[in-house]
Amino acid sequence: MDDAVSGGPPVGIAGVKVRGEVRVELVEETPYRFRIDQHGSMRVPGVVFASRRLLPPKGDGALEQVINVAALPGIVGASYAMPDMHWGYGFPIGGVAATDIRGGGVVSPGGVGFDISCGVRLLAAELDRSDFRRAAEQIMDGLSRATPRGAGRGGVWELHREGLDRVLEEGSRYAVARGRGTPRDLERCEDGGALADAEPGQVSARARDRGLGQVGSLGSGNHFLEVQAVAEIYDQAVAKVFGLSFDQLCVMIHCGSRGLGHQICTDHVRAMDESMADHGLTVPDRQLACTPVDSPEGRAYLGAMAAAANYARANRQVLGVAAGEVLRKVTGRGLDLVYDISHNLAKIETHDVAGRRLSLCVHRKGATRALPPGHPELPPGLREAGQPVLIPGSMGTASYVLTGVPSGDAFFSTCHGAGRTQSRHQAVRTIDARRLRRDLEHDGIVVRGSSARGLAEEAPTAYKDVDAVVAVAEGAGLCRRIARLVPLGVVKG
DNA sequence: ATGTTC
Repeated sequence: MDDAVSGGPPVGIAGVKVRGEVRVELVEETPYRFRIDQHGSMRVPGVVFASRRLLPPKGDGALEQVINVAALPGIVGASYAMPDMHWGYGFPIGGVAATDIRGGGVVSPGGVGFDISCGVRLLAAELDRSDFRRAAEQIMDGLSRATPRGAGRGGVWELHREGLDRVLEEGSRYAVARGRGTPRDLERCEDGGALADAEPGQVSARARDRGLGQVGSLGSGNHFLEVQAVAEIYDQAVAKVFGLSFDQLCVMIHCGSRGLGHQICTDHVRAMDESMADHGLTVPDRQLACTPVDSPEGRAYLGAMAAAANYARANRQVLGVAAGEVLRKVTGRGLDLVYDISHNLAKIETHDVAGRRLSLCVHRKGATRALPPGHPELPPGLREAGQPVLIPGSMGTASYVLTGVPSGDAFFSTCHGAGRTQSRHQAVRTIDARRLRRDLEHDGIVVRGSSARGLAEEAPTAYKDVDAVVAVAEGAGLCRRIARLVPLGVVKG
């Protein structure tokens, strides 16, 4: 066996420093898996799924964050990072960390991220690429009008206080109960469209105020609504179960919990920062503020987080319904839900760790759950095929539908997108938004933007190559490719 | 990501 497969000498990644001087030493276990051996305050090793090319660039800080996360109280297995990893608040984006609840394991809002339950919804039409071409401008104008976006602003679903409470408690189920969608939609949502253990009482008045007028809105940043076509199918049988065929027209929606989730994260980071010492906990970075899952602060955060997750699901539910109405009006055909899945969430899950069956708090931040075929949590219609995993590409590039595999490492998790290589600030400095828009339109992509700055921030050159990210995730044994989709039109947040 | 510095 050669060195690259058997382990071999450490691959030093020049320029990445920990605590000033020590370099991060990565051991290349396979071409797609690197290990950071346990040292210092690490309680478990670090495991980075990547290729040499996809490893974070010099000075990014993400590998340092993998090491910091490995010091979390109660962490088990390893501190994992996905191929689209990059620097984030406390935890790397693309990070997965599981803690043993009975063993004093913690929950950390930084391990979920500010955009709680940010995720992706994919819908498919009985239409193809040529149907879109015949009415592209009309379809995109309609979708643009039907899709509130940008900072602040309103949403498609105007709610009063009581309605917001129901959204926090029931997620997409409440939207469907109010005629926004069908019961079938709920089978095609992760967790049936709602997390069961939401506690709206743990959501602050300020978070509610921010969220009240934003149900059914994209927001900004990397969020989008795209019209896409299925350009490649890797597994016909599974694609058919998911409801996808070659050349089919789809709509993909990428958004989260808006100001409500952001405020919840802010509130609970602050509360945990203040109470961490009372629990006798220390962490290497203040941004890793945490308390035991089994503590008043831990339970309060998880209850509020679940409420934000339900808000995000209802958000995508009503946006999807609004998009379907536009398609039906213009083409006579509506949209059927393929799946809705989050990539910023902590979940209580049972896993075997070193021969013991443990109840874990699994943090996925910029990482997606990917359940394999046969998993009992999958609804009957998807049980044989596996969980649909939705990967949004950067603007103008491909997106993917994947599924979980039985070998799934990292607690059945995989990547979540392309992953940034440039900060928003850097991108704005180097990208000419007007030229970018021309380039996209030259590629046949109809663009309905929100702001020139927003467009520049999301230039594909500021991101990793999503095709490489997905190939590495598959090569690392985390998931399997089912379909590749290409953009035809984009409504940008 | 975010009423992009309560």
